[in-house]
Amino acid sequence: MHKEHTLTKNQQIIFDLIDKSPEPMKAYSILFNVQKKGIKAPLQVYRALDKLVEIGKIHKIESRNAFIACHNSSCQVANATAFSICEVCEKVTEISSVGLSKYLANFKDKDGMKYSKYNLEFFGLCKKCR
Amino acid sequence: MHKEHTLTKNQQIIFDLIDKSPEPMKAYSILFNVQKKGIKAPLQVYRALDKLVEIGKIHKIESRNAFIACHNSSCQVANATAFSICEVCEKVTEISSVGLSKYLANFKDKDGMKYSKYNLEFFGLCKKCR
DNA sequence: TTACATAATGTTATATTATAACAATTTAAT
DNA sequence: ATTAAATTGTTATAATATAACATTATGTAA
Ligand SMILES: [Zn+2]
Ligand SMILES: [Zn+2]
Ligand SMILES: [Zn+2]
Ligand SMILES: [Zn+2]
Repeated sequence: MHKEHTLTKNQQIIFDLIDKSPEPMKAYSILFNVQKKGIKAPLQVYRALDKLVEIGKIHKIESRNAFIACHNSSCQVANATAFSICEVCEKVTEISSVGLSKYLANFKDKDGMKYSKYNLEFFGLCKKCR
Repeated sequence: MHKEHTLTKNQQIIFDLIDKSPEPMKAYSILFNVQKKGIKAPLQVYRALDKLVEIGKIHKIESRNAFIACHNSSCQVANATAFSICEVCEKVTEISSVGLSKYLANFKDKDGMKYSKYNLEFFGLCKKCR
């Protein structure tokens, strides 16, 4: 139920880098890492990032201005994201909880407004750092 | 249960501005608006913003890099924030739902990890824009 | 009230994150 | 082949945020 997008050259290079990274990557760190592959300018990075976010292959961690690959089976839920963030080591994990996503998808505010999209970031200490 | 912080001069100036604003304010817009009051440098603004966020008088809307005053009775819940954001007119509202905050405060991930803090941003269309 | 610690301020410079504008090229559908 | 849409390349610049250091104000304890 989920169109396959063939990534372009720049998109593929940048996705591969993020996907291999154990931690979220920042745009200029990405840029530095792909310069040897011919991607020379910030805009080339940001354009690829925008597209990858749009199709759900990666997510932006808003509180960190950083990007991680989706590990939720190429996110059918690019519009419903939840992360846990360790405030000590900065480890970020994508949360996939059926309960949570159902609860949030159905959440209505006082005016009965429903939302088409959400992003949730939890903060705390990871196992290691506890 | 909630210490009163006496705001300093810069903090008060900047809080008042944000508090009066009908929409989230960005740091450099704040700077522009308080220059006539003697606050001349970005750092003066960011320092006040940091403190105001810390004590829960304002919140940062991460996806917008903007700040709004807390309307949740000077937020006992600075560590548990939820907002609705209209993707057309950019209106932002702080959500205060007992059900939601209870659900999220008690949420545990697969590893049984509980979190000390969260930020949730919902996106959709506000009443006007629907 | 003096001494000390802590917090806030002022200032300059700089780092980091992100987009504007425009030309050229590639891709995919008629 | 024609055309529209998407992607790329490139330079310049805008927007967001912090480093470093000197100074002043505020609170607390002897
Ligand atoms: Zn995902
Ligand atoms: Zn950790
Ligand atoms: Zn609040
Ligand atoms: Zn609206």
